[in-house]
Amino acid sequence: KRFWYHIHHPEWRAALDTDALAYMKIGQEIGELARQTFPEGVLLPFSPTDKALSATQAALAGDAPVLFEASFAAEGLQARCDILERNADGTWTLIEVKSGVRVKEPDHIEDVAFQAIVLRAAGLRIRDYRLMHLDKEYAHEGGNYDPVRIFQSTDITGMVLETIPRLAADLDAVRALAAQNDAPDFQPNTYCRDCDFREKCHKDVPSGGLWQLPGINVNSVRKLASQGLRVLDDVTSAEQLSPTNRLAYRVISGKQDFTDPELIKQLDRLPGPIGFVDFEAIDPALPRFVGHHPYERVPFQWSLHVIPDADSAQQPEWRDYLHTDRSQDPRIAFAATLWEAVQDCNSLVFYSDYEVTTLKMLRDAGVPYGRELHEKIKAVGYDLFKAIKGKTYWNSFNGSYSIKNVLPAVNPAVSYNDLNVKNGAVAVQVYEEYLDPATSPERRAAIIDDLRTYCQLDTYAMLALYQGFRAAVPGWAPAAVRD
DNA sequence: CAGTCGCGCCCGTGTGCATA
DNA sequence: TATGCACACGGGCGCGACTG
Repeated sequence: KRFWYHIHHPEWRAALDTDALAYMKIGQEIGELARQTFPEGVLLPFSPTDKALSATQAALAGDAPVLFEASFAAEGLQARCDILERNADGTWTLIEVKSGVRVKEPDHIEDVAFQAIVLRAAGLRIRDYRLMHLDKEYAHEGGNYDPVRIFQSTDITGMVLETIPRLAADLDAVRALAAQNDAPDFQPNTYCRDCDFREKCHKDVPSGGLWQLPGINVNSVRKLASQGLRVLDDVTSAEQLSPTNRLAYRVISGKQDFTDPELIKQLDRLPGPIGFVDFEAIDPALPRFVGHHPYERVPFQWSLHVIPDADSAQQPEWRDYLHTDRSQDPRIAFAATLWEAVQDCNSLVFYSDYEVTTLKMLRDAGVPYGRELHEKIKAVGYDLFKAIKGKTYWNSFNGSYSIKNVLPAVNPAVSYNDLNVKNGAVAVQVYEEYLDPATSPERRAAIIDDLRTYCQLDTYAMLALYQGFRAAVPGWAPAAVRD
């Protein structure tokens, strides 16, 4: 259905968010770097389409050894290739560039197989298929990246040839789908959550669909639909659902929130002083610091709110660190300052295990205090997300356990709305901007303020969650009515 | 007595969700 | 884009019971 909308109503597509734009930018950057591997390559225009196609035909007829962004059209299909390399015998090698660190099946293979179908139909003979992706072993030496060594090239000819017949068979169905006048009648499912046509597509869909249950999967929704269960009202007994979906179902259908009494007991018993901790980090595809590898995580900021004990009426104490020296590896000072700051904490509260994973990475990279920090968080850490997921559910969570949904439900007074940086993904982009040599000192100062404000609110929000859950009625309680 | 069927358990794989 | 975790699902396999 999404595909049909793409063809017939592209104008309904939601605008790309900053997140998506950032990934596209990375993709382009990687693409340009990959082209540098072939200094003799010729970059072809890719719009408008007729110009792109004619330029490609002219280049094929010429003698350029390597073509970038060659465009093809055949049998109603269009494809563009990152890199085409001419072989001595008149055949071609098709090279697809991906910005990840490994071949991802089946996505990458199908992507190339589709191009292969179009190119073959257009009369090209392709000898082999390769996928270029980043090499995790590459260590940045400062200065410009070495385009030859930063990439790994994998021969995927076998997998592509295997995939072509299956994909070609599917294409008939796809053509028929594209040609039909009305949108196909697919039932809403979990994957609708991040579809860029959701707003238009779902405007007439009645609420109450099973796919709204947090954690339910595509297959379960289909299976239940085949038994005639389409919406929550069709369910007559919670036993019809898998154990993980039962709590949310009972809460929604009974309009009663459930707070796990065990959760409150655990929160009451956390030994003080209790620290609420949050990190910000970048995972840059292209390493920013000497010795770093593609996608190696670089934590650059932490925030910590500390209360002396569970029942303390005192104001929480706030400490933080933000790395501002662009010439130094942020991880060193990050770890050293954090280790100092958490010394007196007997509990460390965080939301999802991102913090633990990040410290594990510091440990494995041999960063001083990385091992100590990882051991400490393993010993005294408390994952608030893990503690509530599937065990506590309120109607006001609206189908998600993300802190963006849970926080306003538990404590509506704490809000990210007035911030310049409202979420982690933006924090990452803003820090990349900070690192950029072209950024002005004034902008840098503003970025520092925004990042500190954001990260501070993140840990304050966790403290608010902690207090909010402790104050909640354990067990079943009437859902709060909010408008 | 031997072959087969069915049930339950284990484990690998896939999916969903969270974080940045 | 990466990472990790937890759970659902399905295939493989073992064992007990039933049947010809």
